[in-house]
Amino acid sequence: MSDLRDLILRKSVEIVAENGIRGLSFREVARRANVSHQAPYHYFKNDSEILSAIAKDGFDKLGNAMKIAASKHVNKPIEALNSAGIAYVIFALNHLGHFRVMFQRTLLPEDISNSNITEAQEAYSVLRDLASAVIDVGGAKSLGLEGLVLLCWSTVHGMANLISEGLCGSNNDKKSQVQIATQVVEGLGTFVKLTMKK
Amino acid sequence: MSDLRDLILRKSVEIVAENGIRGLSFREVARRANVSHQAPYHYFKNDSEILSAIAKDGFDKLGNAMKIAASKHVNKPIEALNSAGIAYVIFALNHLGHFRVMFQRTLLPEDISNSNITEAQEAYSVLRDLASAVIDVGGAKSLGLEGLVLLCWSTVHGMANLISEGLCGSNNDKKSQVQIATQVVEGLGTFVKLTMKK
DNA sequence: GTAATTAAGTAGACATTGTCAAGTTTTTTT
DNA sequence: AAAAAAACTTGACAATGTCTACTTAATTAC
Repeated sequence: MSDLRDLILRKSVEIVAENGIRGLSFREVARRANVSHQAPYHYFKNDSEILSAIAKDGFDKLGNAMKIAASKHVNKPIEALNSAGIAYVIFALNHLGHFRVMFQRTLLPEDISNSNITEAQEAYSVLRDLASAVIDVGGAKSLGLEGLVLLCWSTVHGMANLISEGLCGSNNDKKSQVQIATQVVEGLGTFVKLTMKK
Repeated sequence: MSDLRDLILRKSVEIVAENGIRGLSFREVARRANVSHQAPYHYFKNDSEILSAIAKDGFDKLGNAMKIAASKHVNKPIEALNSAGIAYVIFALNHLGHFRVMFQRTLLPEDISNSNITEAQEAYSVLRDLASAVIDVGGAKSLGLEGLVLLCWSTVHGMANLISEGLCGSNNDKKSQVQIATQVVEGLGTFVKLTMKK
């Protein structure tokens, strides 16, 4: 809607990507947006409302990215799931500011951490539906749907964290980061395929 | 060493576990430790030195926990790796304050984020050695050592994050959290075993 | 088309924070 | 017992989050 509201969100995300969550300050955001230190209050009640707006936006972007990635593999549930997983990691690398905010309970107001944020549930649904399709073709039955969802989510979420924070492997070079993530995701997909061989 | 230094670290961890990283304030720590607002400066140059001390301590605890867990399964590489993975998740649940600090590049000074912190490398070695043993008995060869390490690390790290932040499944009840984590880890172990069947 | 109302923003103030400089008390060393 | 160092306290300052009050621009009503 509003221009300034958007600008404030963008600048906030920028700061978080640069300096982490602790580096975010209301006044610095205002400064970068070239407005008075009080202007943001017209759009956000306090700083945690900025953070939850960022989270919402992030889940929206993430859900869409996964959906688009998966849609390129119709009738190939495992490939679709793989592709969504890789999109998850790429999302974190390209939107570090969002990603750092989205999964921290204490940053967000009750209603969002209780998953009452529709964008988060939407993104979760994308993942669950993809996993469900894999189960349907006979993959990873022993884990059950809940188990498979958690396994896949954890794997890509963990990689997204570790890689985006530069804690594993080749720092800096985004191309090689995506490459190793792809390798791992496809490796996991291969494992799932093994469970289908009779 | 010092009593107060330890107390400050404990109180800091306590605050982070309660209110997240953004809730941590130097002065609140001093208040909880019943000392003046400047006392902490005698042991820590600034707040990010507190954070890196917490991280060091955390990696130390984590490495030990994994080592102990794995040591209960001699000559069973997959079981040992599983056990270490479950210990990883349990560590996060029991030491949320540490865990929230350990993996955020921007919180820590250069030298620690560049992995020059020996405790972190030590913990990493534990994991890598366990994965290496699995490769040695013929598991997950297609992934390679680097791939298997990243897969295992990511999975348990992701689960630790998601579960400890209450973002998936059964909140609150620690017993059921550990149970689902165990199920997923063992499921992954089963997949690895499949790669060994000829 | 002008008056009234609301939206969008600024300015100033206050308690709280991180951190610097300087003082005091306690402990250790000699 | 004197000197030195360690362990802490007090006070100050700029920066932050947020409250209240003001101004200006845009909408709406008549």
